[in-house]
Amino acid sequence: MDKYDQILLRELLANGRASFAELARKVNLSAPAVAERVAKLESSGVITGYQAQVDLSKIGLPIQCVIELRLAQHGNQKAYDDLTQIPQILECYRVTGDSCVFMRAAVGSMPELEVLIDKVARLGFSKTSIVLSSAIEPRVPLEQLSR
Amino acid sequence: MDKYDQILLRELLANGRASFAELARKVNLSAPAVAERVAKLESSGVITGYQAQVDLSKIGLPIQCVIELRLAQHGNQKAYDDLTQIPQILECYRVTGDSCVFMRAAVGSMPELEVLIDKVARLGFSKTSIVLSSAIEPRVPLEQLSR
DNA sequence: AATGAAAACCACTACGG
DNA sequence: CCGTAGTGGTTTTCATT
Repeated sequence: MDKYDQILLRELLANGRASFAELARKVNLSAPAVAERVAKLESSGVITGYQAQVDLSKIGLPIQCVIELRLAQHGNQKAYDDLTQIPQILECYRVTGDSCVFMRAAVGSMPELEVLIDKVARLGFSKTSIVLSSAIEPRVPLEQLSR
Repeated sequence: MDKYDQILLRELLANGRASFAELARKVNLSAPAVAERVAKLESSGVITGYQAQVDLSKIGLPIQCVIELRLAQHGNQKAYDDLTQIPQILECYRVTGDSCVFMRAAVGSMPELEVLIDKVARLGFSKTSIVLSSAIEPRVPLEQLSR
C-alpha cells in the first residue's frame, strides 16, 4: 500500500467508475500497471466492491430514521437474522452499551414507518429518531493510511 | 423508472463498475440504450455517484463506533461544520429526539478513540457505543420502487 | 513490478426505424 | 426511445526490461 495505491483508492472512492486509463493519468503510470494494482487491492480485500450511490428520496423512500434496539433476549442470532430480512433497514450494527443494535432505515411514508417500528419492536425495546438531514454522506477517511 | 431502470439500478448497486455492454446483456437492450438510461438516472439525480467500498480494518481503522450527541446549543450550524471536519466520522445525521446527532466513526486504536470522543464531547453530551459486528452492510432496498 | 505493442473489447456518435 | 454500424479509445495479454 504505497503512495500510488493511496491515490488510486482516493480516486475510486470519489469516482468508482473511473477507467484505468483515467486513473493511469492521475498517477502517471501505464494503464496495465494501474489495472494490476487495482486487481491486487480487490483480491487482498482492501476494496470489497463498487456501488452506485442512490438518492433514496428519488426512489420513493423520503423518510429516514435511526433505530436503537435493546434486544429482549441478548445474544439471539435469530433476532439479527430477522432484522436482515427487513428490506427497509439499510445498515445494522451490533454494539456495546445499553442499546444492543443500531440501525438506519428508509421508508416511503409514515404508515410504513409505523409498520417498521412495530416489526422491530417485537424483538425488544426500541427507540426511533427521524433523520432531519445528513451533515456527512457515507465517506472513508484516507488521511492516515497504514499497511 | 420502468422495469429496465430497476434492473440497471440493482446491477449498479451490486457492481458499480459494470460496463454498459455487461448491463446490456442483463436487460436485453443494446449498449447505447443502456448508456442513455444510466445517463438519465444520473442527470435526474437518482444515481448520485459511484464509490469503491473499502474494508476499513484493512486500512488501519479496525475500530468502529456509533456516537450519539446532544448538542449543548441546539440549532448550532457551527457544531455541524466542526463535526464535518473530523475525518474519522464516516456518517453524520441530525435527528429528532433527545439526541441531536447520530454518527458512525472509525479509528485505528483506543487512544485515537479517546481523542475522538474528547473532540466530540466538546460540543455537548455524547454517548459512544463500540461496533461489535455489522449484520447489514450499507445497502439499498429496491423492492417497492416508485416514480 | 512496470512498460510497450497488439488484439479484443467497449463507448460514443450518427443515422434510421 | 431503441437498434445498427462505424470510429476511436480502452482493456487485456504478453513479451521485454
